[in-house]
Amino acid sequence: MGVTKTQNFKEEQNKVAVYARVIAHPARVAILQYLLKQKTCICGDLVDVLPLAQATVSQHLKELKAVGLIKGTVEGTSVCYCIDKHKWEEVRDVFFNLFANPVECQDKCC
Amino acid sequence: MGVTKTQNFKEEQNKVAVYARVIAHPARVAILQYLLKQKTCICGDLVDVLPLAQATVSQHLKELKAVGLIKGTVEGTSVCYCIDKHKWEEVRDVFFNLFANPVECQDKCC
DNA sequence: AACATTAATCGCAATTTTACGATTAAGCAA
DNA sequence: TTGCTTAATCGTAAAATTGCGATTAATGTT
Repeated sequence: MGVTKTQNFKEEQNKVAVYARVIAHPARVAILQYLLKQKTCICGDLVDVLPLAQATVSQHLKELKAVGLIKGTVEGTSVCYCIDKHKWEEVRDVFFNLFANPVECQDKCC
Repeated sequence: MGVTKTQNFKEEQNKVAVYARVIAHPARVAILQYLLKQKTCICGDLVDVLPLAQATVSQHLKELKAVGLIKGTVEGTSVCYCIDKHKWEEVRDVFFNLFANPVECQDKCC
């Protein structure tokens, strides 16, 4: 139990789920928004911005990295993070594609 | 812990997270896609379509209902589900708004 | 009333997620 | 080298999620 039966669903459904999952936490949304706001790379002042401990922030960054939404390059003692433009647009398109479907139910119950 | 520190984040960040969370499972994505595909209301044949037990499907439906993305009306012994058009568009807009941000990092590290 | 059908809920187990202190690793500075 | 700074990783605890069998509730059928 507690295991999502991934293999029983279509690849696209799993893709949506994986991408949704990674932004399904306010801290990760905050990280993405912060990186978007900064037009330039920022070098790890995320810990100061977020209301979380350093270890926790690092863990969230790891998840965003795992999906490929952000990348980090070592810059001296600190690490410079930024959004991967290509992946960002891919994730965007996956959501756009899902929500492109119009809701058209004509029954009396809706 | 295991507790998301919701109160420490901005309302919009939590909103994105909540909406993302509800579609962060392939079964719920499948449910939404199925309801979108059916132009009319369907009356609970979701259990036949999904590779999950009735109790599990019911639980996923409950979560989608809790967020307001779907509604169910009792129709005899079965229940007729459909997507809430208004909420669907609100959720869509929340994602559109997030991904409307362009990625513009000019640093050498990106 | 007795029975059948359908979906929600309960109770439980396994797994995953979130969070953080402590430690480690890597690079820079004196 | 020694010390400092920064970020990743480890270990652990608490909570949430996923899944399902069993039960319950509601409605329709005979």
